[in-house]
Amino acid sequence: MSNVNSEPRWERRKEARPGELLAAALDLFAEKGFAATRLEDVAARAGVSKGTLYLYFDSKEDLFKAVVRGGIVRAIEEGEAMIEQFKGTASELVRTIVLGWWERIGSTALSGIPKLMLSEARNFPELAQFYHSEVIQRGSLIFRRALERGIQVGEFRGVDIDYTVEVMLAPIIMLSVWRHSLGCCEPEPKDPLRYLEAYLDLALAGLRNPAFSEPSHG
Amino acid sequence: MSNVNSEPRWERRKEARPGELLAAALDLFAEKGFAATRLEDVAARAGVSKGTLYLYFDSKEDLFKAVVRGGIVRAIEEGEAMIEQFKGTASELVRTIVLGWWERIGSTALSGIPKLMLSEARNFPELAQFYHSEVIQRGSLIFRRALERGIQVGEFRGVDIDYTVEVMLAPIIMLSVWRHSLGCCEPEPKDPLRYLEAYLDLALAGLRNPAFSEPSHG
Amino acid sequence: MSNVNSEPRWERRKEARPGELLAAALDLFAEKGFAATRLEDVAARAGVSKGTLYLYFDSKEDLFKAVVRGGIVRAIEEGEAMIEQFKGTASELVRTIVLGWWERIGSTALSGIPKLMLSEARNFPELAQFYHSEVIQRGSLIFRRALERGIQVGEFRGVDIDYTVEVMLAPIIMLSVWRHSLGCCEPEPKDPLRYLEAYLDLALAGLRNPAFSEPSHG
Amino acid sequence: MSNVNSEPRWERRKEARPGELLAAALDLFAEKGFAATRLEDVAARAGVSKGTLYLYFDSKEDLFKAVVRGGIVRAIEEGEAMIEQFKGTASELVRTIVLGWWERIGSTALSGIPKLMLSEARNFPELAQFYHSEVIQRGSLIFRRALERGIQVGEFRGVDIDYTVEVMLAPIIMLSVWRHSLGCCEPEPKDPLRYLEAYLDLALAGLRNPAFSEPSHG
DNA sequence: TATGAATGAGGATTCATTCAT
DNA sequence: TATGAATGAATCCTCATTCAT
Repeated sequence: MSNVNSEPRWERRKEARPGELLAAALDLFAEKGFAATRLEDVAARAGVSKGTLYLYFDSKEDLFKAVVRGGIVRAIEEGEAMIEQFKGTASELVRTIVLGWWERIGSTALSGIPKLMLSEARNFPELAQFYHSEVIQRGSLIFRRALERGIQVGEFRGVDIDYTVEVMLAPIIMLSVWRHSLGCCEPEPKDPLRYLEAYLDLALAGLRNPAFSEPSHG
Repeated sequence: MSNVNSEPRWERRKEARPGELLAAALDLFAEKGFAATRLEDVAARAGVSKGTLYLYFDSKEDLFKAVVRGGIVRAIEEGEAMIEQFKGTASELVRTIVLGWWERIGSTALSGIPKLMLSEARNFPELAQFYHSEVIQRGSLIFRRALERGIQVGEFRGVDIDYTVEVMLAPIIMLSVWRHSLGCCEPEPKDPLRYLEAYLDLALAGLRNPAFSEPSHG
Repeated sequence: MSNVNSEPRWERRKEARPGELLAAALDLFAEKGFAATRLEDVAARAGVSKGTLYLYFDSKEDLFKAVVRGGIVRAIEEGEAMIEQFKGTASELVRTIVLGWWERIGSTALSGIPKLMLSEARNFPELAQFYHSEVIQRGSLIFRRALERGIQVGEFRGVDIDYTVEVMLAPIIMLSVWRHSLGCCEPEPKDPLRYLEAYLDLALAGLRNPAFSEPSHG
Repeated sequence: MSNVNSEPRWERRKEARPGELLAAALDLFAEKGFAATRLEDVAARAGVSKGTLYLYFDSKEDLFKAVVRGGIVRAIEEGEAMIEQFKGTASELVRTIVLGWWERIGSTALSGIPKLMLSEARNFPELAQFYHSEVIQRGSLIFRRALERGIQVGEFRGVDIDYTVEVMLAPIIMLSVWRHSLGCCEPEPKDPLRYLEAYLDLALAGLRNPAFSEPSHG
């Protein structure tokens, strides 16, 4: 009643709002899926009211698309840049890609996006198209380059590159998805880094060319 | 009840109803997710009316659970039985498991269930619990047995079994999920068998113990 | 509590519903306009729930269009038929048209439609187009025929037919509109038939050809 | 604050604001109706922001009432004054009233108000009351005086004055309303002056007393 | 059993109004 | 004064569920 210095009923944060809303939306979309997410909950999680959401996004679908589009592409671009200038063996490159992915995406909130896309691809075909060409294919290409390099220098066996790339992407995508899905109901959650080590161990052993004698480093 | 000359066609239909409804529901749930699927569409696809659905299932959620529970467990049991009596190398066992899975699940409508569970796990925690213990863990166990056998006889390297099992499951699960997700918007869909070959090639090469001399067959 | 023979919670009246809904909607749209009318109120007035409305009409706009389209056109057609076979003087024809209009439309709920269209024309341009061509123009034509006939036989003066028709329509349309508009807040409402008599008296006197000697009736 | 040489342009604008807002509001209310008009659009059309509107008007309803009240009453008063001092025949008076109305109201933006009131009367009963007594009745009175004068001097027939006044107002009101309503979807819009001429021709012919010999002008 | 008309709670969206700047 | 970001009540519309037939 007598709160002379009461905090204002709301603040003006035009710049920060979209990001806050996107983060809240990503969390909830990843958890519940598109249809089961209530915009009121998104707004509440971002600390604003329902109506505010519509100052920044035209519709629920628009928000959803912004969530998927935002962030992921830039992460891919950074990955592409990194690989471009990498010096070292192909095996090291694969390891660098995988662990870099974990650091930039897998361990962050962005890891919700793959789950989201897998779940909703068929409800948003054109968004799926976008995601496929801008994320999946570019991600595959990063792997493919590493494999090609390894095969070329004799470090890796000759494998069916097109499909081996897909196979190798799977455990990584699954790690993301899992964290936002069944992983939540495991009694003892898996250790992501140990999972990635097991993955690298298996995959690199599977790729290694037995006839290849490793050059001395350095 | 006591109709000796009952019309078999009608009887059979009556018996078949739940199955038809489950099949229709699986298709739609897998495509759209739980929340975005309309029971009216499920009923229509099964060729019955909305009300009929409620003669067999108490609610949408009940139907959903029945979809997930039905079929998958039996498939797992068959897998368990098969492996129990398998004679042959561990590598052959792995290959048999994977291709058997493809034949029984991966290539059938049942493959929609993994996508469904990944998407909806957090909306149905207790169902996820069930799925995790009855499907995932039992599926893992099948793989784990094969790995253990291979390591024991020296055919496979010593690897981090707990996590290698998870890693090896990932490409298989992804293959299912993919077909019901982003795979739909690929210009040229992947060939599943070639994918599985690439997977087996990579994984078995990765597991092989270099010091192991293969015994002569037969 | 103990209503064994309680009336059922709802009735099944597939045939009657659309008409009841249209009548309720016409009343409310005519009173409040399109935007200010709540579909819940329409449903309540028709004795059904909100959702039922959507079993018969796709949207509020669809309902609105059905209201305008329904009934009015048939009334026009009846008017056209009547005039076709009319025997008598042009003055009598005009009187017949006007009083017939009053009986069939002006004094019924259909009289709400002109008010509705005048109010909402610019919000529903294509509906206005329809109304203009199917109602206004056909209504004008009925009047025009009567005028032409009167002029031809020398009963009426030569007047600017195109515009005189419009002028003569105005008091009739206004009578409809008035009843659903400002007429509601008059202390002593006007007597419609006396209004129509004053109108016919003025208009027919204004049309009469002074040089015309009326033929003896009968 | 203490700018002695204050910019007069700003000062004038401040004074003009309410008028600009009223003009913008009239346009939009007349086009869309009260409920379908967005205050944001009104503000935008007046070149100010939404909040500014509330510096001048308490609410949407307040703005609406100001729109209706403003302007119309003054126009009526001018009409009353004009007629008071009119010299000439009753027919000339009628013609003067009608053409004067066209000039002052019918051809201006004020013509939107009748449409507005007809459309919204039942949503704003007290405003309708006001409009009825301050505009309609005073407008009727002007006509009534002219009719009475004409009848008194024998220029017009004896007619049912109460209702003939209403009938004669109708085409004039309709002309206003039409321009803001169905007139917008006519392929070739009507010529208002020709309409008024046809109206005067018909009405004055209808009023003329056949037994009256017109006095020589001048 | 089977139907599908009817229900009504729930959620997306709009917009008059407020208020921090 | 003027702004426009923020609010939240109001309303359209959907769809799981019920129930008269």
